[in-house]
Amino acid sequence: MADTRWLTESELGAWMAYLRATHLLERRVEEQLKADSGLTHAHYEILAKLSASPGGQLRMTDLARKVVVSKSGLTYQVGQLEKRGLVERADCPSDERGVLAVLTDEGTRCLEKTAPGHVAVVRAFLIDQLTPEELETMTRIMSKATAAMAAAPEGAPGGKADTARADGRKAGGKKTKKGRPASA
Amino acid sequence: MADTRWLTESELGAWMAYLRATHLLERRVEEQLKADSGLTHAHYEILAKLSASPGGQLRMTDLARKVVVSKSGLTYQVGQLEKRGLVERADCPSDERGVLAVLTDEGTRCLEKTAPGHVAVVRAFLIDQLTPEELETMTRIMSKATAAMAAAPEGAPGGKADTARADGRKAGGKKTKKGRPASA
DNA sequence: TCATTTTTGTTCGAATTTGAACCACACCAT
DNA sequence: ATGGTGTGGTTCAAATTCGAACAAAAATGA
Repeated sequence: MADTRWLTESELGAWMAYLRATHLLERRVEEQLKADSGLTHAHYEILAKLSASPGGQLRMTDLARKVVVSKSGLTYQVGQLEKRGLVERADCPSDERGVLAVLTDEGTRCLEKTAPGHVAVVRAFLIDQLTPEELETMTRIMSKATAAMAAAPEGAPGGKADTARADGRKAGGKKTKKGRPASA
Repeated sequence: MADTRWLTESELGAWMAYLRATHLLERRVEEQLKADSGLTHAHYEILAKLSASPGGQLRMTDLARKVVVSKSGLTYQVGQLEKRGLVERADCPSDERGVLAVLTDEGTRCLEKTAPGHVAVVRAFLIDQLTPEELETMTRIMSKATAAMAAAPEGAPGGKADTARADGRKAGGKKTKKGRPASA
């Protein structure tokens, strides 16, 4: 029960700004894609990852990891994309149980047709709003966060016992975890 | 049909890093909240916004805007929170049709009990990873994006696929928009 | 070689989310 | 007031998402 290190004014502000912006941006991206080509952002990300891979193909698990989605979620989405003819499933030659998601020609065309509008939104609301330094800093920030999460065993830490952590906390004696109810 | 301004190497890198980090972070936050107190991130955000509001209450529409969620989505979530006794609905005194979502005492207790773990995750994976400058820059970046979106009439701009129907037809004329199929 | 443990994908059920369709009430200009 | 328009919330159907449970096919190792 280490007593909580609440977020400072500016840290809270950063987190709030982050939350708001990411939600709004996701909404915009989704809106544009849906209206412009009937795709969801999830669809787009899948097509994009496939397109960026050699042979336009990737195994389900790898793809799932790349787009950061659950296995079942990917199974569902690939199924949808398959119905639309944008992706096809193929047996994995090296692994009997494996399944390859393969970008079809139509999938490529769809992506090429959709990309301009998508990029326009990403630019308009994010990229073009930043200075070169800010862009660089954002990359650094997001990379750090990703690295931190990649290092953490995704199933235990966080809330309870503050077992192994790298931050030098004030290991105080008082269990005064109170101090600010409304946090984020 | 201006021919698309694709993302440069670093811009694409920034966007990819952003996407990956936000997805992973959302996953972590969701995981921690669920495991630690059975709440979803959506739940938490609602409770937090209410808690931060005078009287612990907010009208449905205002709350929906604050947490950036659809009206129907909020109706559903508040319904869930009401079942758990964390929130209550009350008639809005000033507007007959209005509905107030009010944080209950139990809701407050739940938030206080949950906040530490949540904050720990936000810190561990994002806040504590950044230098003071980076934190400041992140706030600036997210604020700019939010501002840009607030200014845009959320229904038209961005990119509109130049008249192409989703049907077969590969549209003969070669458009100059080519240059890079795989974008994001 | 054979049993044990992992890894891969899919299936299933439950929980969410969104937009469209709808009432009830508020606002505004006539 | 009074008809027209705009808001605030909810309801509804459809689409997604996730985690747990499974079946098959590797990978391990004794």
